[in-house]
Amino acid sequence: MYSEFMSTPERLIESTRELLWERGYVGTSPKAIQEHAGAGQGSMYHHFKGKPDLALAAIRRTAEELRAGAEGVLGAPGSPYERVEAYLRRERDVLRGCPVGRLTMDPDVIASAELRAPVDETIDWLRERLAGIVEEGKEQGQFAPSLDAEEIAATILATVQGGYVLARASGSPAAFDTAVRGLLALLSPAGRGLG
Amino acid sequence: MYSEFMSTPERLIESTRELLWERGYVGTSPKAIQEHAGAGQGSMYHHFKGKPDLALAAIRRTAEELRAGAEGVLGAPGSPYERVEAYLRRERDVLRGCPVGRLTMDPDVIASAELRAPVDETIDWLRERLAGIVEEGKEQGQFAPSLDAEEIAATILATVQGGYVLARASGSPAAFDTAVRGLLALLSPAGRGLG
DNA sequence: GTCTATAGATAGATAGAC
DNA sequence: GTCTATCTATCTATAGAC
Repeated sequence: MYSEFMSTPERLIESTRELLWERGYVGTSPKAIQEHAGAGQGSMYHHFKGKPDLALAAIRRTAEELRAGAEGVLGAPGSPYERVEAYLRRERDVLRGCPVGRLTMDPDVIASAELRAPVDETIDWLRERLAGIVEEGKEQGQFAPSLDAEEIAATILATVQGGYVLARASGSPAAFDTAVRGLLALLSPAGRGLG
Repeated sequence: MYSEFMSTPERLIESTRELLWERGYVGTSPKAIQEHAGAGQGSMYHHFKGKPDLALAAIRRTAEELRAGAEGVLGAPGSPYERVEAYLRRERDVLRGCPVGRLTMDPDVIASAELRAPVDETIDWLRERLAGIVEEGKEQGQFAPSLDAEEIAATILATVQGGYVLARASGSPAAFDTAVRGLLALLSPAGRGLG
């Protein structure tokens, strides 16, 4: 499943990441992780204290990766609107959902301060990053001055997270794109007669 | 836990509804349902074929209830914008998440055509209901004619579903309200210089 | 309709040999 | 570091007595 040069702890973390994404924390068993990683029972408990410990390592890495990917789009050259648009239209594995956002529906993740922390921090970082861009857009006259940057940032993020829900409900990525187009129309300078 | 006049099947369904909301399908065991309902093992399997059968009954009822509640707000008197606003600002148990939407993150629900159907239908109904209202608003000049009603409806629904994600990530309902306020500002006739 | 008994499988982890 | 053995509890369900 993984390169033979990948260490056992690495394979365990990567396997956990994939299973958490697909089945969530509650739906992911140590046994499933071991089989997916091609590692034995004893091997997993040698490198990690248990399921929560391994999940924490996996969640932290997934959070970091998501953040880096988002920064790659949000930090690229372009006007504020263009960068928000690039983020919204970014290619996504829509039907798999958000690997970080989906964890908020996991009761055991939410119940654990340690497991929830990286989720909270990632969402929060994204919100602030987006708010800064919207603020920039307001200063440049690309977004209406009456808009609250923090609010719009939350709306953008919520549309993405909710878009995954609509897509998974219908079994098609189209619903995600539809929601994104609606938001872009509302945000569009052209839509406000300024384009 | 429930009225002594509630039948055993009723108590089982209600218990399943609550546990599905709180822990999802994967995280809800027959045993937990039985204990919550105050019913025995044999009793549950007498009235229902098994966990999927009981879950289907519970999901169907939750879906119906959500739809009725939404219609109560969306079908009330008022302008299209007012009705959308009432829906968005509606009192919600934000930190518990959407009892229907959260099921889309449940791998076993999505994997089952039967269990997914009521989820899909509910989300779809809501989208069309909202689209009709937005269309009405366009005709009345309350929403810009350039907007696509289906898209805006999807954006509204996605903001709500994503709002739950933001709220649960941060552990506070405030994030939900922030996202909603952002969307209302974008939708607002006043924000477009028409108010 | 409800209860107890039973059952194979999995969950999550520990112990100790190698 | 990895492997096998072992363990307690839970999962999901069936069988059959009452």
